[in-house]
Amino acid sequence: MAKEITGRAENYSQWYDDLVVKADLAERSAVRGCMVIKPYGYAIWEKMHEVLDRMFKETGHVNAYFPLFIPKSFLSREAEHVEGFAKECAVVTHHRLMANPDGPGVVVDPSAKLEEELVVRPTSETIIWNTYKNWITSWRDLPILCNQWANVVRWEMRTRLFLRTAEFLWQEGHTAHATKEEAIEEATRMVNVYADFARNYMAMPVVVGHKSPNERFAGALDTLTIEAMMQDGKALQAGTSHFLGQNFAKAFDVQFTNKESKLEYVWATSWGVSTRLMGALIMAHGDDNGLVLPPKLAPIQVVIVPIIGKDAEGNKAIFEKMGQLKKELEAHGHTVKIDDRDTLRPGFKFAEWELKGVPVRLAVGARDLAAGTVELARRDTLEKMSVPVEGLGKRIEDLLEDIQNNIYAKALNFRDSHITKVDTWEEFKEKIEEGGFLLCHWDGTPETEEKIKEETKATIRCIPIDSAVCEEEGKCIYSGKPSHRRVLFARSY
RNA sequence: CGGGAUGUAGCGCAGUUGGUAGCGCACUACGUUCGGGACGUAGGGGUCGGGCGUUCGAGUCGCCUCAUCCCGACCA
Repeated sequence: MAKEITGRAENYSQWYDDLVVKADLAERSAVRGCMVIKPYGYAIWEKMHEVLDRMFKETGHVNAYFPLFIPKSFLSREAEHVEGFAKECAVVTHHRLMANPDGPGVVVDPSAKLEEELVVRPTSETIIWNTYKNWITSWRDLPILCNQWANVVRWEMRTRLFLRTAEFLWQEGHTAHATKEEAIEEATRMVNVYADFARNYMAMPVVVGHKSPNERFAGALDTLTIEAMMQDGKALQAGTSHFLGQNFAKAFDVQFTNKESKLEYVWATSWGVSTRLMGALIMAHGDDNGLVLPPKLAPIQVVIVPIIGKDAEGNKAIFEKMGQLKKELEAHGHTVKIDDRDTLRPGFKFAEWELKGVPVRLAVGARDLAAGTVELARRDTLEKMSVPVEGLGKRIEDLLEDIQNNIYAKALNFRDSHITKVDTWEEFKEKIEEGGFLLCHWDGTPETEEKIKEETKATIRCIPIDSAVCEEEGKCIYSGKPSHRRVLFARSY
């Protein structure tokens, strides 16, 4: 069959690309660098969206929506910001087309040139802070805790489905605060929300930490990140939260009168996760048979496959039994699908649902009806067993929880066994080739970080904050200068 | 923007010294099957990326062009 995917060990990169397409998650579109997210892939994104949205609201945020287009001049208001994004911006110069006077087709109407060119948002800080200026005059207007779910465009040279596309979906939180402390607290809170989501829903361990100045968001004073390890040992930045200081408030002149009746610039944060999380999910858990979805994010948690035969009465009974099982499982709150496609044989369906990562599969045939059992298979371990129909609801409830925990434990074990403390440059160069994270001392200078990147393609993924084990005296792996903490190095996506 | 490659059926590919377009999968119909990716029979589907040229004749040769992919620099 054409559905088979390349093995991970053979070619990890090809395995990923095959999996995304064959599991029906997404495909390349006719538009350069842009993907079509297919219904099954989008269903997973919707689950992520649903959970994250709830978590944002639980932490006091509300949703709003800001324009897709940003006047070009807005972007240049914050110096570092424009420098960081200028090269990736798609620009709108005209506002309409006309019939081609010299032949077929349409051309840009030259008379419809825009007074000021528009940029398709690569991120929305500028348009939002331009707007916040009108919303904020007093300390009573603060804080503003807005989030938006949106698409953004960054004209990347090279793209990968979900990991780096020209257009992607994300959420971006933009908050405004009266004090520095409050803004820092917010940025920290949100990176922890991301870490919580990654661990408890995606079943994906992450390291929380600060970005080094080189890797910081353009315009931020501090960038907090969650870094995950993929199965090839490379790092993936899965979410970021920025403390923006007063940079954008100053760029857009957003001041408020504080409780002491003094004018002060507003303190800002922004934070986001994107459809890149889909890539993370795939690469954190997938195996050579396909996707492995954590039950909490699986659009279909249980699939039921009929094993039919020649006996029409018997087949009817099989479908009746499946209907009963579906009802019972749904009563336990699970999403269940009966695969009733009649032209496909069971083996094909088994392989296909494995490819799509459905956590639990049941098969029901004549033998089961006679014995009062079903065949139960779990996706994470590929174990198969015959179990009694009696008490199936409870059994599956427990099983889904077990699968959720098991794939987290597996990913955690993989990650931890691929984190190495390294103290010499020779060892660093050797270990970085093997993949994985290296915990090393660094002298804290951008120059050293840059040199290490040039020589090994490794970057500082973060300066961990959730791990006290990093705080110790030592010497920089590269320069030998003193350091009082280890930082996390890796090659990354 | 540098370096490399590829454009032929929905997808993956073959196509010899230039001679009128083919294979596998998928698709449609019917039948037999169904506890780990079924099989038989019969079908449908193409301005060979586009343009210009060479030639009696171009998928094949030449020039131009467009697009895509891979490797670099950039990145959620």
